[in-house]
Amino acid sequence: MDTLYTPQGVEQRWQQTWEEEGLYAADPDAPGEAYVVMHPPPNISGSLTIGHCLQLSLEDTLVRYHRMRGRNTLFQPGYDHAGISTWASIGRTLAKEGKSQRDLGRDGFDAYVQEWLERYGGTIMSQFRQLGASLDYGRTRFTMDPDYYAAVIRWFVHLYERGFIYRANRIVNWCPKDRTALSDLEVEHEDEDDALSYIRYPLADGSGHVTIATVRPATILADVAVAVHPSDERYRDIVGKEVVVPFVERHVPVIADERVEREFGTGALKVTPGHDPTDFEIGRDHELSELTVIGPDGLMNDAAGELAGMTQEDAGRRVLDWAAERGQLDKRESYRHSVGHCERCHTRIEPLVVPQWWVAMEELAAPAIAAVKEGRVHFTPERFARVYLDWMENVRDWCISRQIWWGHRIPVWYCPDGHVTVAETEPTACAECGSAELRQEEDVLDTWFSSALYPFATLGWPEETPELKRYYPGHLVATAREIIFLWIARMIFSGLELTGEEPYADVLIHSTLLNPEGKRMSRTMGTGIDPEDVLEPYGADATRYGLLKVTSSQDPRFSYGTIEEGRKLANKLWNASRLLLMAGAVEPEARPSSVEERWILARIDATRAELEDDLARFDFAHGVERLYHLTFDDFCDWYLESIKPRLGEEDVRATALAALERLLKLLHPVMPHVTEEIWTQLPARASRLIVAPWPEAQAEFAADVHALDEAQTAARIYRRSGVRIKIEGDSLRIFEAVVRPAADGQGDIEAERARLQKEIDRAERMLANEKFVANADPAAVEAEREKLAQYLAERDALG
RNA sequence: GGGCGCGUAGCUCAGCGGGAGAGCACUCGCUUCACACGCGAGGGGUCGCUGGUUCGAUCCCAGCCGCGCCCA
Repeated sequence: MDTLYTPQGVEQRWQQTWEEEGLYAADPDAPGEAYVVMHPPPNISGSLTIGHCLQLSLEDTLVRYHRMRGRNTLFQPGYDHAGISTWASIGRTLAKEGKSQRDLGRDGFDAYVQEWLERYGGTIMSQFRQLGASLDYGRTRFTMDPDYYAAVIRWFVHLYERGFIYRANRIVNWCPKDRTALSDLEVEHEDEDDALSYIRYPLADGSGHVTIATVRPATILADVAVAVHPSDERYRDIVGKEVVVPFVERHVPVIADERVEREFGTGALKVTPGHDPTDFEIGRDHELSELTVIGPDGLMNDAAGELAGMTQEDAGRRVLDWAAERGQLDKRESYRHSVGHCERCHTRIEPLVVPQWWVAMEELAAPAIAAVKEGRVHFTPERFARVYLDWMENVRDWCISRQIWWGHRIPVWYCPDGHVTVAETEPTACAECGSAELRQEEDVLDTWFSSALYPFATLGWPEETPELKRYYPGHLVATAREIIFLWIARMIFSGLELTGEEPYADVLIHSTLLNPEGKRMSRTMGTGIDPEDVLEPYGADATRYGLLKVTSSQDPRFSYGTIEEGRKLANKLWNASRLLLMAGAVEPEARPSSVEERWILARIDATRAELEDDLARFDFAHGVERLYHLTFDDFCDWYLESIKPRLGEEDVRATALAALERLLKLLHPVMPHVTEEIWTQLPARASRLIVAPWPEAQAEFAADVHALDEAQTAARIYRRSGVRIKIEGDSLRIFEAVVRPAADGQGDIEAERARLQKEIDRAERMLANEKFVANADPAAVEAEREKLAQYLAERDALG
């Protein structure tokens, strides 16, 4: 064994061995209560991010822990086709060749995607292996696999037949670049500087005018009303009158509606149902027409008359010029407001009225709300349950159709008469009129419509497979905050609707890593940390340790410091093992004959119990900190140092190796490679550590947890001051083994006495405070008395 | 506009009602036969600010300042 542990090579060897020996594989026929973690499927064309590493580290720690505890584990890997994201990526690639997706035609695009995925797809799974994630790689699923595809279509038909899916012409978030509708959640809002123009709309009866404020003058062409708040005194008199829309000179009514914000602009709102979500709602309630002057390309359409084909900016300028010439432009002022952008390509969102497919959410949401409220699904940290509930309780209908060619094509066919046939397999005739002339809906489904089925579609649903019976419902899903609505919420209501069961009991929302400067990591902005730059030099074990160490904060900064700590822990463990193995081979067996041997067994067992508790609460940060101190302080600094003089004894070595075995087991879920590597070198290995049983409780040494207190106190005082306090028996023997005291041992008694006196004074002061003794928790008072007694005893021992 | 989180040692972070902690960095001493990616010791903090509650506040409450995120 080398004096320096080098993860390079070792880790890769174990990753191969574990997988080849089938130790990652879930077997539905094997015994043991199931433990199932569905790893969120990354984009098929994606690559590993440090965020993935964090998520995998905590998932894999739990999976390995439960595997050792005898659970029949399934850690499910898979890919998501990531509709718009992949569509946009391919668009960028094609653009370099001067082409677009539409140029290829639907079949040509399919072929291109296949080729493209073969080139770029799949790299991420090998990166997962590099981190030591014990996913059952043989079960890798893709949301576009034929079985999965069938499940998605079944889900659509199910919802349609139950009346939850409808097609409607409503206002949607439209990306003019990708030429598709988006759900509300795929829109990112950002503040932008704009100009707010105040424009007069003359009253048709010539009795004056009303001024409105708008940031989008081009949409004036589509105005169908002016609205004011019903209790706004300023405009009470004009409600019911007509105004003349500038430029188009159309007469439209002034209406009253409570949705008008009185504080915004002049308090009078131009109503453009065709191009604004709020106006759309108002328009529907007042039965206004939904005039559209902007097309799917974001340019002015034919209805814009002489402005057709112009950009909105140019058209807006023309409208403003028109108003200015006639003295109807009161003023323009700069205005900063929130503007929606396409999450994937960052184009400004265009609210458009176009026919789309929708899922009615209210009824589906109800059981999903109850599941969380009644605790069948539990969020960690708990505050995220409220975030989930707030959204679910105010959920709006879900736009699920996308005008792209990458995804699950909607299983709807139209006949020439416009009848709709919905079927799982391609129908031969129209269900209504029998026409054989059928044309399938062009649109595909929202990616999240399919990933919502992930916890059971990966297991073969709707077939009653052994996997589905054995591994559904699962146990845990770990994900980032921003995925709560997109994926978690949708998995829960989909699971409840289709299987009647919650897909898992625990939702773990993990921290979001910032870069070392405290900024959000973004690959496009180059502010990210490349996992390769961590994994390569430090190894997977250290990386896992370092990332887990920082999971208790909401937004921790990535720091090489914690990774370094992990590397040191691996190296320490390695060298501790060297010491014992070089001392001579003997079969590990706990045969403690001295106090420090019982002490370390007790310490390890106490840590085992605390660690189990940490993992039950998903408190990884404290778990790994505990393991660090157990290894460095308890095992190496105290225990190994104290038994060094007796390493020639076979019993001492057997006990030490038994203690090491237990230590390796506790560390394995966090640092699987180095622990397995050491485990293999211990004498008499029958099986791999990855499947070794988790240590049982070892209560017989519990009383020895504090057995070293006296020796430790004496050593600390000696190291600090050079003063040897009086100790005897085991404490003296341990003391001498650990500190190798100098001959005199006189040291600076006065300094030590002064230090103790300060503590004594403080304790006495507190106990002299009558209010403290009277009001404080009796246990706190008693604790203070005990501390005082301890200090007094130490002072006396100084002699 | 609504909601959430965070401001503790030079850095990264624990602690969250009774003596301010860890790792790294820094200083000093150790080529002690497992490990110098080590061992031992040490310096370093008005615990963002201002009030309040309490015998006692880094911890609870209110307000403010500063960072960040989510939703609309």
